[in-house]
Amino acid sequence: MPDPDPVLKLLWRHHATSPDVAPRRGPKQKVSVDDVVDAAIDLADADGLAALSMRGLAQRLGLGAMTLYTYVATRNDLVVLMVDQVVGRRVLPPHPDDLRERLEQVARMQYDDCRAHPWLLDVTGLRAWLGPHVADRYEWQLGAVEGLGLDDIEMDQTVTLLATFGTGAARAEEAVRHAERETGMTDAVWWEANHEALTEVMAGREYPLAGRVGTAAGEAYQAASDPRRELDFGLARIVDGLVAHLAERAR
Amino acid sequence: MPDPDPVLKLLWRHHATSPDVAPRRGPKQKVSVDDVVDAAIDLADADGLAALSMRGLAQRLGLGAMTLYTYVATRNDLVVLMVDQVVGRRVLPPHPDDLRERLEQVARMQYDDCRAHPWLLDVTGLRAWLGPHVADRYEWQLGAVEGLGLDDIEMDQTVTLLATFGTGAARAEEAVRHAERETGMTDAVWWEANHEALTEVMAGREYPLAGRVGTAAGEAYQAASDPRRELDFGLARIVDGLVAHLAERAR
DNA sequence: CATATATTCCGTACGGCGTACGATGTCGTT
DNA sequence: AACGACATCGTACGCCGTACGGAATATATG
Repeated sequence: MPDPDPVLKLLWRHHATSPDVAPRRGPKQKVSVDDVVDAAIDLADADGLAALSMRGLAQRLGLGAMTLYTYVATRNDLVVLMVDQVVGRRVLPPHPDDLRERLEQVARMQYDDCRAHPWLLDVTGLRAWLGPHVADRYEWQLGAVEGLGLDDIEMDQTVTLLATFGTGAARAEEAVRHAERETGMTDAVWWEANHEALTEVMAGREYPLAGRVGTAAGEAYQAASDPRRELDFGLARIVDGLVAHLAERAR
Repeated sequence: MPDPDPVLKLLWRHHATSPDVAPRRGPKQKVSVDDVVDAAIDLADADGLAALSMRGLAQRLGLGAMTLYTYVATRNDLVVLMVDQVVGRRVLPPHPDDLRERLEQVARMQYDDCRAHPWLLDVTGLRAWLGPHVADRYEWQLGAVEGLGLDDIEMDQTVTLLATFGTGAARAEEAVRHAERETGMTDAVWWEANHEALTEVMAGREYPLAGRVGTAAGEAYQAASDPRRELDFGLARIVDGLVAHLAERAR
């Protein structure tokens, strides 16, 4: 059996069974792990996860680059800590009485968090996510679908569906923002600049539906898409489907 | 007004209005742009987008590293070409008569493509995606919801909802695969290795719902999650919601 | 108090990355 | 035959994460 993942100790550092009262040898640490993680979150919020470098973070903290590795074993571990810490910043509101509102709130919170910290969208596939705040969040999410007649597995699937959609909607929105930053122009300007070249290069190809729908969307949104309305539309459909499913389960 | 994006010419290179019959001066290119993009897709399929380097790709093609830049302006452009090329590989089947099947097919195709080429999940926020195959795909998707009584905007939103969900489900699946590769252990093994450390570090914290649901899921799946069933469950709910919405629109 | 030991801090260095630049050779055009 | 456009590609620059080892500093032990 493999050894347990050391990052778990760091994730749960504030809930230590042994509060580490025993003073440690050697020099005191100049800053705390929380300081490091908070500063990293600041940098990632400002410039994205890709722009967060160990050297840059160290400089921000007034430390040598390698000193960071006495706080965190690797950059990956740092990101894991960032996720849990940023998830913990949101206070979890009580679940509304109205069923639809309760379900929507799960998705919208995921959406809001990903909008506030877009780098969350770039974090994938790290297993040892099980920090205290991520666990709190999952517990809260399950609370929104408790007592509705679902079995345990369906509760998990329902929550996952809502959270996945909220994340996906945020990703669509951030894709637009990212493109704007990278090209330095808004959707409207990009289309103006590329319309001519596009029609020339697409000569002969016919896209009746895409052309019609794209034009309608462009006029309605002043952009190629409107992720905000996509969130509302999709969430309405999903909640409709979930409510219908709940009604059937309760029958 | 900014200049048009040069990558468009490359994306639509096979539909050139001027087929470039005029022979170009200088040495012939050793390979073709398609060769470069195909090889890049191979490498990304095998080891992920992060492991796709210009040097590695050049070596694979028997070229010097810098030679690639006579085919493609930047690595980013290469990725854009990869997306369109890989999207074009799938033949677009006719839409089934059954409405539910038609909607499901849109989401499942997105899911399948992302599973077959997980690096698609790492490509975000590139605007100049409008290659011929991406356009074909969008046209095809819209065809699945044409003539159902939706206005143009709702057609777009419906298609986006299905595609977003398919992508999100694939992302959940790939997150598991990614974690397995990174840690070198399956979900079950990871939990066995970390269960003891977790319970120790979580001492005092209570997660009644998460504990109950997690245990149920673990026993049912032999893993922390089962993205495949999540796809089926979520898709069923979404299609339910969409069908209800269509019925209302048609009323 | 003196010494040993654990821990922090951090400078240097290595192998990777994307790609800017310029030299060199090869072809079609004149 | 000479020119100019183009492909090829070696070198180099500034980034990145981080392995390693030495110096400084705190506590633990004699």
